[in-house]
Amino acid sequence: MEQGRRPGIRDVARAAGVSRTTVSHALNDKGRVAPETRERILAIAEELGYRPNTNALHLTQQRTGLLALTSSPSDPVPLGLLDVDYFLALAPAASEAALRAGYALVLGPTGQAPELWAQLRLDGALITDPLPSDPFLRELERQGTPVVTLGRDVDRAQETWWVDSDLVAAMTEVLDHVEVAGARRVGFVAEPPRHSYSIDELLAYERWQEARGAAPLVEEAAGNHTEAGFHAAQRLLDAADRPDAIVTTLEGLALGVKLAAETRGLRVPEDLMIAAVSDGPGLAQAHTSITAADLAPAELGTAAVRLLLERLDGAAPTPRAVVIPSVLRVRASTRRPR
Amino acid sequence: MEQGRRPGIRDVARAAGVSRTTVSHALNDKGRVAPETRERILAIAEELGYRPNTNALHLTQQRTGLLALTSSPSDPVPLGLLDVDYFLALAPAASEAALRAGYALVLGPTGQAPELWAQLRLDGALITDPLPSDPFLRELERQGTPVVTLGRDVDRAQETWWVDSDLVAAMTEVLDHVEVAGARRVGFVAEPPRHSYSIDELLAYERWQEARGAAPLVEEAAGNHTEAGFHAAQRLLDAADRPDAIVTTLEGLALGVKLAAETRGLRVPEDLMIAAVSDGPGLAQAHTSITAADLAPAELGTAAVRLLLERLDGAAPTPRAVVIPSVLRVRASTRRPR
DNA sequence: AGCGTATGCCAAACCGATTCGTCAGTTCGG
DNA sequence: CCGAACTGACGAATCGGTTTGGCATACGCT
Repeated sequence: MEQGRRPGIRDVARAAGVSRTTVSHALNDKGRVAPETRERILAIAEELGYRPNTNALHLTQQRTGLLALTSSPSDPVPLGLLDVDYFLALAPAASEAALRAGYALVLGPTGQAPELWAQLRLDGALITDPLPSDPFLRELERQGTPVVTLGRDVDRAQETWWVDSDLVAAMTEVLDHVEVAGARRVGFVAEPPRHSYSIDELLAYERWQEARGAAPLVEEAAGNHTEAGFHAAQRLLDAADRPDAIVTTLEGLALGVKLAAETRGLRVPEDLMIAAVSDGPGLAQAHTSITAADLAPAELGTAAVRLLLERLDGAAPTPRAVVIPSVLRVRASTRRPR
Repeated sequence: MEQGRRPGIRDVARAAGVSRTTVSHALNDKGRVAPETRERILAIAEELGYRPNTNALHLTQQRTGLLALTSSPSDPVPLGLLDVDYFLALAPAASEAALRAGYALVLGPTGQAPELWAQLRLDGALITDPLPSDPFLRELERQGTPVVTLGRDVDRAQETWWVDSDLVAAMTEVLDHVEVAGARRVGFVAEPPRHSYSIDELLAYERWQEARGAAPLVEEAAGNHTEAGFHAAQRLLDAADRPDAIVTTLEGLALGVKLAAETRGLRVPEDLMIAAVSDGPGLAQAHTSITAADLAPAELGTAAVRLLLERLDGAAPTPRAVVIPSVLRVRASTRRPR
């Protein structure tokens, strides 16, 4: 079957009895080609399994066909803050969207070797969780590499292209849900507010408490490891006036909170309700499944690639923001029997 | 400063007063060029900041310059079994090694869209944790894409190119260490033996116990979530004849074991020693730091890329295996005060 | 009929590198 | 002193596409 070499445009031209030029025009809807000729060429190309050589394509188009996906090397905790499952949903979706558009999504190297970035002439970059006024973003843009961020550079939200969840809305929805479910006193296991998402969530929580005349009840968990959530939750639960519900951000933290409740002999949800903002498979599968806002990471990844491609096309010449809605997944951890 | 266009080989040729051919020969040490001419050309190229255009390069060399890094889509639990921090150390190192050799490491899309793989004409692929007789590997090789696996396809270890840790040795070293440290009865929180690493580790544990005339004491934890490790450890600790040491595999599982010990009111290491085979930052930073075998994931990633490049060069025409040594990191969890 | 214009297709140039074959000049051996 | 062999450099072809400019032919209009 295999003809050794894969068919090129000249093979299609030969089979159709026309010139390479005409084949190119037909395939790209560019020049003037008679409709029936076009049809014939398309049919033959399809039959031969013709796929344009990407190198040759990129050579003429002065592109590389490469998009990078990476966290900011300016971040001292590279990629570490990301929820695993969140990233593992986002990255393949982004990769798939890029491939469909003829681009390849490359994994960014670590920040230690910035000169390698230059060697790879990227057409564009996707940066997750930028820091405020992130210098890396500025440098990329200065070099002419268009950037789209996942999460905002909070200092420059008006001047940059970004995709994000509405985390204030998501957090508020979680809090409202917990309140309706019967919670009286809601604690928050928070991350250090370094990225836009943690800033938004903390803000939403503080506002929500303030609206109820309640003081914020926050314990900070450094890192996303379950252990950090475990200990932060323990501190909340050991306090004199312990909460009857704890909300938190990442999947790992929520699992830590749940283990802390078990350790203290608290029943979930009877004695303590638990809810998270970022859903993940671990929450649905947990022994007692945990309510969470599903941020739709796959959609975020796809949307980010799409926005980046629009920048490359020139279809989005000025800063633009895309907000992906989240969906509350109500599970056992907040379903209190009456 | 920026001249608009970056310098091409003709710019170098013009500046040096020679032909493009000579420049090419000088830069690649190919044809016959007088030493002083070569020096002059190299100097000028350096000064101009010349970097060959990768598209043009790949076009002539009939390559794409793309290597994929992905887990096997045949695996029903894609990438999920990987330890996060393990992957986050491995991937950037692999990416860096690829970039240094002029290749880009692309993120594989999910298994749902296999036709996209074909569109991307890979020069080679890195597959983590293949399943036994993995059909995806076979398919890739059939299509002419050289593959190197991280971890072995246990059924075809003789016929494939792979990079792996010596997990039998690592596990045995951990067990020996725990015994010397004073453990009398060692339990094992294991993963389902689906991949080569979990198979090796289980085998090593069983052998070690057998050599001591002891029955294996194994609890299986599904998935790498801390929660699974927590519950598996609880089962071990609730048994009539509870172990005074627990070894396990991944970082997440070890943290779960530790939380289980805390919950049961057991002191680490006095009442229970804990050790893992795959080290990670969470173990070093844990409240009570945990002993573990550091598998050097960055070295694994680098070695895998190197082996793949050797296959591409033709320098490794027949199946070859590379074993990366591990290092035991002794920490508080096994340092029992006398 | 004559002229201008639109249509359908193609030849050639181009993108930026490598590589093959050639050529002029030098060195060496007989 | 002459031819062979070697040296250093170059022109042109090549990779696989796109794009520009041009050339026939057909058509419409006066």
